[in-house]
Amino acid sequence: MNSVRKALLVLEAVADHQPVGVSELASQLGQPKSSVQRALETLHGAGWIRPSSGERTRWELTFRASRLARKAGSHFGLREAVLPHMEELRRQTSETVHLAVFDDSEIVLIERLESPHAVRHVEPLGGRASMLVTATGKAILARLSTEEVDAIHAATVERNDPGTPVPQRDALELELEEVRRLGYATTSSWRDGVFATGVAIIGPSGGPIAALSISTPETRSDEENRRTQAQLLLDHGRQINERLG
Amino acid sequence: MNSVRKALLVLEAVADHQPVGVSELASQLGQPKSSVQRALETLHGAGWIRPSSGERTRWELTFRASRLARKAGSHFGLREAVLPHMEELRRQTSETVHLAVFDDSEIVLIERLESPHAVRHVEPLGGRASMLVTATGKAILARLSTEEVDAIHAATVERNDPGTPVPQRDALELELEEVRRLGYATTSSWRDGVFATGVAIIGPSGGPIAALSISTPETRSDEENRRTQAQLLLDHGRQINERLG
DNA sequence: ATTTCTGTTCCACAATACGGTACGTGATAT
DNA sequence: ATATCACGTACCGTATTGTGGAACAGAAAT
Repeated sequence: MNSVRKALLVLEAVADHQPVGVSELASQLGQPKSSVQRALETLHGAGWIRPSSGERTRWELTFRASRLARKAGSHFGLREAVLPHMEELRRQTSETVHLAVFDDSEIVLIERLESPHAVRHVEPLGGRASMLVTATGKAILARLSTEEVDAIHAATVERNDPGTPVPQRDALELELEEVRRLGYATTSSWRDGVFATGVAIIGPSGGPIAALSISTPETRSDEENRRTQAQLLLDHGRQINERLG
Repeated sequence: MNSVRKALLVLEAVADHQPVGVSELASQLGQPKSSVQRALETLHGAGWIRPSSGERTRWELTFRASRLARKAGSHFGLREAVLPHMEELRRQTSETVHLAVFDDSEIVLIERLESPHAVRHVEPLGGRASMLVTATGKAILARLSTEEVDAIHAATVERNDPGTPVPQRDALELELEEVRRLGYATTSSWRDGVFATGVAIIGPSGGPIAALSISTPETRSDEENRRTQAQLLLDHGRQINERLG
């Protein structure tokens, strides 16, 4: 089903460049205009994109996709199992709490409860980030086999995102050993001025599927803070894992 | 492109029933097993679904769709334009502030800032709701033409969601006239014990594209509260509309 | 006025999606 | 132990349908 593959590529291209026209998409994808045009019409007919209200026919996403996004990974009952603990964590720490899932060598942020403080760290929901430098990512990596970590490290190197530092494989391994020893991961190198602590969440099959983190501006973060936050995460993580397993 | 249409239907069906097998999908969609099977393989190859880790092959969504979700409707710079005002509104009211967009006769909740209070109203992000009973929905409806309201009313009746009351068309019209007069909409019938006030956000093309609301538990809500909240929403709404227009 | 972009339409060809049928395999029932 | 069922998968001949080059009209830029 080559047409499906193409249509999905067009869909993603629309998402990345909306509002966008046929020709730009065609050159972007290296596809004939006719093919792209046909894909656009089909996607429109299916209700996934709509013509923008501008002059020239520009295309943009409908919210059809957002329905899917919400269901992704929902069959574990992950959100439902984790949200109460996130609420509790925010209450106990007054800092921003994040829930990120593991997907295809990256992590995706799917839920967030914000710190009530004026100065706080907020990442966009649905955003993707490297696993090698984030607290959530490292917490998950520490639970994977050497081969899996190798693959993710290689994929990250290959992706070559600008602005995302990539640690050497051996340096990463040392970090991961520390994470395994402690049971949680920390980061201060992901976002400037933000210190984060994360623990992995283990799915029914025994592998890590997500991670929970607390992000604190370094101006508010001290040794005592960090210790209590790590302990709270370990406690809640254990409770969540018991419930899911 | 019939195959694309089918594949997208399969994708949505997987989302609704994951983890799910070929046969169930086939009977659900009224399609031959072979076709569904082919669609599944294609979707897998494109990275949108993955086989679940069981004996029988069950399919589930990857987080590929989450990339799209973040971009849906984002090209106005809507979130960026509105978020500062949401922050300010929460600071001023200490109640939960919601941002919902108008999509295909329903509203979709895309951003939320929570009340710091222990008792608070929280709707799931990405969730959809009827336009006829929510404060956000009515605020938007009041800006649409009679024909558009007719169409949305009809679509809502047809959808026939259990648990969602549908007002009569003429009663709705009376309500909308009141909303037009005041400039904002209110609701206490959407969620039990929650009073909400909403204003519409007008896009560059002049039509309503979203709405902002404040939700207050009725135990905390009094006449004075409601007046100040409505006034704050009107002020911020006007500022946002100026910036977008 | 001319050029160079758009987005859209047309068409002959062959690729490929189609869906009925059949096979292997576990689970359940007899 | 045997029979039956439901499931996921593989096969295959047919014709449906996606394909992409080329040509078109209109708008914007030169």
